[in-house]
Amino acid sequence: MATREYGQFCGLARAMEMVGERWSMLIVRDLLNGPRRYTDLRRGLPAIPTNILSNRLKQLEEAGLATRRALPHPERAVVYELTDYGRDLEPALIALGRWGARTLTEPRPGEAITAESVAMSFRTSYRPEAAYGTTAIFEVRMGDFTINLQVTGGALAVAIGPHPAPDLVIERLHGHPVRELMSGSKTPADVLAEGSVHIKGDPALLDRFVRLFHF
Amino acid sequence: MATREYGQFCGLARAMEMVGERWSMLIVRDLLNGPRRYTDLRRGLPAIPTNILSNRLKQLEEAGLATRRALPHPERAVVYELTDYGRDLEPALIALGRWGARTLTEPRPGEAITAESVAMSFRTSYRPEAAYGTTAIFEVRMGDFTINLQVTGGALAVAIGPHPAPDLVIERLHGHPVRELMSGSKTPADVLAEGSVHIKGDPALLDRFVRLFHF
DNA sequence: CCGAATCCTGGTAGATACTG
DNA sequence: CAGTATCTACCAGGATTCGG
Repeated sequence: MATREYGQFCGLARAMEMVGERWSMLIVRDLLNGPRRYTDLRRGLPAIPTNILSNRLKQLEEAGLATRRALPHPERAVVYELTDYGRDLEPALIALGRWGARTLTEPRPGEAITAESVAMSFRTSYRPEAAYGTTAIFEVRMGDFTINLQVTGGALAVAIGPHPAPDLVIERLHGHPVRELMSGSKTPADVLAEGSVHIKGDPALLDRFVRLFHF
Repeated sequence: MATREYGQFCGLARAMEMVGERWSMLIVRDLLNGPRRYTDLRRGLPAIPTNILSNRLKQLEEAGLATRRALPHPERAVVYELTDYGRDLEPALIALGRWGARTLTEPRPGEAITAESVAMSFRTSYRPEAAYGTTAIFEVRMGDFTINLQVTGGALAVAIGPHPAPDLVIERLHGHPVRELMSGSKTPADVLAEGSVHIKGDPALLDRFVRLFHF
């Protein structure tokens, strides 16, 4: 199972030997949101063949990026979780995602929008320099899933699911208001006027949201 | 030639579709050092099959990351050069390279150390926060090749080849003093005492070099 | 000699069925 | 639920050949 090598003494080559194979980085991306079961990963990566998923998880474990852990008794389940080493890939994934997002306007036909892909887009579009001194918790409800964003003193924590005490809830009603806000093609006033979002909390926080998450 | 898709509306997925195939990122890494001919790329990537190189260059061109240009008359040659878009990948490659460099202590048997891989290691180990207000030009002679490093007001420019007016020349005589300096396993005093390097210029600049380039 | 194209082989990915 | 098995199709590796 020795992954194919590049024959170069180079950090980039080493990185590509470990996570350069097809699907590996997307698996890491999904695990960035916390421990996941095999089936969770399948759901988040609808196009991955199951043998490849299984194979990649094995490789990630061997390379020390992830651990496999059986949950205690009642939950007959196995969870995969990033190690600290695996989590350290985050900046690289963000940099790659930011570069790739440049050609990301409309989904291509058949393309899935998963909770994990949206979580990733928050990570890549986050601008720490706009967050100075800000503390705010956003809960973004996208219909099929909800994501919460905790901005605390320049740092961002993204998690999938609702938050018990958000400062602002942004709920998508129709269309793609969140994407439009983040790309700048519509303003907060636009989306509120057209009724594509419903917010709960101080409306001024929606302006802050746009400044914080912007491509 | 549509590269295989991931079926996800995600910047990271898009990035991997464009440069995720085997060898692509290493080709971009090499092109980061300026225009290169097909044969130059082959030399820098000794293990790449020629059809793959040719194929990848075509893909990079189609994706808008690189251009192919025939040199004017006497130089019967074709050069490949990154576009601005391709060059924008640099931060992502650096982040990946920095992550991969963690497991990079000794070259594995048969692994090549190329000018481009060393240039990359300078990019990844560069610490802008240690460069504040610094202006210095280093020329590092490694035997088979020479690399020059221009630090100007926090920014780093790496190029392959000598520099007409370096502030400090670091010449490797034997062993791996540069790697040892950058990893911290030896100090400037150590390598000067053992005679594994010869320097030309203010010795204090060697301390500065170590602070600037450090893993 | 440079810059590939071609051909063949073997390995990896994709799709789907199946199992402890 | 968490994978394994199997088959096919495609892509990479390696050597050789070809045209400018």
